[in-house]
Amino acid sequence: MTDHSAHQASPPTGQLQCQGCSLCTHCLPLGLGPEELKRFAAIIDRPRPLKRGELLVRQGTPFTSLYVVRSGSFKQVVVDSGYREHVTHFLLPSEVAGLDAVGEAIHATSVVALESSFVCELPFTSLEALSDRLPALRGALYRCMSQELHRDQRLHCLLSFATAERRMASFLLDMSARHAERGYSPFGFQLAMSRADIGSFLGLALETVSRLMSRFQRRRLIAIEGREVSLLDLPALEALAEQGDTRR
Amino acid sequence: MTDHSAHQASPPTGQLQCQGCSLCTHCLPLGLGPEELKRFAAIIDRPRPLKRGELLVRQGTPFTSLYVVRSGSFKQVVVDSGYREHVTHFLLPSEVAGLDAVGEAIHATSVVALESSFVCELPFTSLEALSDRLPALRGALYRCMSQELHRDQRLHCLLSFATAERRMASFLLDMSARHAERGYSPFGFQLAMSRADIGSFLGLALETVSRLMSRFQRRRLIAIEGREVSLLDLPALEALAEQGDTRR
DNA sequence: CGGTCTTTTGACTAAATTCAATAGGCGTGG
DNA sequence: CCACGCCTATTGAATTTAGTCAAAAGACCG
Repeated sequence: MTDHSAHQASPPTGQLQCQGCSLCTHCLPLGLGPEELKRFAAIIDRPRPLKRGELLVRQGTPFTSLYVVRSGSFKQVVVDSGYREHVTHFLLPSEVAGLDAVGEAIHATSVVALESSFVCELPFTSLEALSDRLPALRGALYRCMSQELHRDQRLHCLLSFATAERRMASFLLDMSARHAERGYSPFGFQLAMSRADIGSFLGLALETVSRLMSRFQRRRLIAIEGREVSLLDLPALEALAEQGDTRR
Repeated sequence: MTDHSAHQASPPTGQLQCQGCSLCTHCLPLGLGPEELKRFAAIIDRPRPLKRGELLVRQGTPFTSLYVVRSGSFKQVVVDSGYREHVTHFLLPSEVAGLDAVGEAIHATSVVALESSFVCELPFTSLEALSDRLPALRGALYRCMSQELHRDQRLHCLLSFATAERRMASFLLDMSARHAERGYSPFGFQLAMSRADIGSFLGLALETVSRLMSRFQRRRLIAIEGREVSLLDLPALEALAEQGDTRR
């Protein structure tokens, strides 16, 4: 999906260079100076490649580190009290996994690779120690957490109010925007997750997801080939996501 | 709803005493020693009473402070891109408003009093400065933020998966549990918000909320008198919230 | 090449929304 | 104190959306 060189040969342990990383302008250490960035890079350890389906974080295990997605993608899942699995987020490169466990002892979610992926591990104690001396880093951490709260709020609005069509359109636009932010094309990308995952995330049956994709394709809003999506008519999708067929 | 003495006569400015506050064991400064608590209390300023409908925080205004609910209750609302209002949370005493703006310049939500209420204002710069010297306070702040992330995740599961009946049962049980945590009865409380607010929060039409309340009452699960609710059969409600009528 | 998992599509069903009309509460002002 | 009006809540009937069940087609892996 992204920087394929990254997960074919791992960089030497403890020597991940943030400067060389294409994500540097969107990643957690956003806003650090070059010297600060070097100190930040120094705490990254055990760079980890993961294969499709592998767990980066297991719900219920102790919290020790945050993980930044360097390449590939992940889903964040919660197993609820009835032992059903719910997808609560999808993570793209430069996004941070584990924030919901900061300040807690235990991870409340699992994080699963959707494809061959690569993460930078940030041991939280080191991160804390470093951010004592780098206020910008602390600020970045706060920003990440509150951004996640915002995202959850937008999602709440979507799930509690929008029709299936609006949810789907919003989802596609959100993915598009996030790809664009990271320097990829907003018009075409891989959806590494299954229809069932999308359905779980959006609160729809997987059949509904499939039907909507087909409907959008018939209307020439998108083109689909398996998990590869092209957005053909962004304005129309935006119209769907905003006004589209208002309920309530 | 809670400590009525508190919002009839305001305590003297700058002299809110956390020690005297009944919420002390659930509030943000949880885990501070007596000496630390005193230093914490010293940064609380401009204690503010609010009347029903008054805005504590207005979406789009600059972030300066966190607010702890001391008495009364609030709703957190987002106005989305289509200018529709969505209730994203309800705040009870000892809960913190403004966390989604930490690390941001601007509030992304409004917070509105549901009844006569009282808040402790924590100017964020003071809080930050103090938490540099009190690691326990920083930890408490992290904990608050990640707890909010957890809550959002549970909500995501509820909204994306549960039937109207399960949502309603879960909502009532959540309110009950939160009242209980704060030393009030889990079996009876005021719902200070309107049916429309509950509907907006749960992603249901207000008519559906009303119908479900009636249905629950007919089944002797609850008793309603206006906005006063009694939970008559907690186990049955829990069964509804957990298994109740499984979809998907 | 066979088997399994994922996706698509159709027909039917059920749940929740919408529209509409009524009833209940609350505060204001006569 | 009662009457009026406004806002909130309740209840019913019809509609619509999305879910469930089922079957077939396609993709992927060994």
